[in-house]
Amino acid sequence: MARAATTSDAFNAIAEPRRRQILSFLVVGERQVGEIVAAVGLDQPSVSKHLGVLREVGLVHVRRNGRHRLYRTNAEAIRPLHEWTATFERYWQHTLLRVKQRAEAQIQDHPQSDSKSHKEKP
Amino acid sequence: MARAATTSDAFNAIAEPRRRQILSFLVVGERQVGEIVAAVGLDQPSVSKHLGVLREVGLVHVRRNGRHRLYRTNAEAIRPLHEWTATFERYWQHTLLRVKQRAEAQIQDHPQSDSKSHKEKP
DNA sequence: TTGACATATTCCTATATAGGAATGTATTGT
DNA sequence: ACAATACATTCCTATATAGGAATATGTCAA
Repeated sequence: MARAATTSDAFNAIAEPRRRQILSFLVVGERQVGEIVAAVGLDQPSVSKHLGVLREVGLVHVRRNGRHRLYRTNAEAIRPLHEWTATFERYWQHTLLRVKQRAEAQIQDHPQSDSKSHKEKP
Repeated sequence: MARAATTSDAFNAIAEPRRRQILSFLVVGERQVGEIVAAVGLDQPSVSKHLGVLREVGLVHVRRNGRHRLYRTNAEAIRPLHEWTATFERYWQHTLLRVKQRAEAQIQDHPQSDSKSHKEKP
């Protein structure tokens, strides 16, 4: 089996750096394709294809205005990613805590082990 | 150009559902490969390959213990993803606010437009 | 040493791109 | 109607899988 399609879900869609760049660019407000092309420095067909992927997974919304299409990021669609990563939050806090505790234990065991500074409210 | 390597960064690595599953499984504590195999229901070589990808991008840490290898999730490596998605947080809040405001405006403009219920402190 | 066990690596193949080039499709101004 | 503008889509190709099968590597036990 090959890799899952980029359009299979938001996780796959945002794996591509240019698409993340586009999402960041489009989150502040509507932009037409030409502006996106100028912003990301890719040619127009490539940008349109990235927009197609983002559209398919619901990460952007489009609106037509004359010959222009106005795209904007659908932040709601990013929320599940945020929530998945959030489930790890308490664990990286644990990691930091462990590091801190280890450092403090170090100080306890070897109060003035290393020469310079390290004054703790003397 | 083809898609970026799954090992190019955490974003690409977590695009694969089984790898996300493994990360969730390994975040609560160390597990040996056999346990992971049992948990995700893939064959051992496939699991080892996924672990290889996760190792390469620093999403897991390994420790050898006899003939076993004990893996655990490195939550710190997930933090950048969390932070990237967090930059969109205020925008989906805006979206919800807009939806709410629109709903309220609706009620203001058409107090008892639709037949049933919808009583607003009468 | 030999064998059993735990895990990693290699080989293979079907599939899915990302971007470049060329072309198709609406929509507007004259 | 016609040309120009703004996008989207199609065709092409090099590249990178994910998983299955087979094999290699490393470690312990007797």
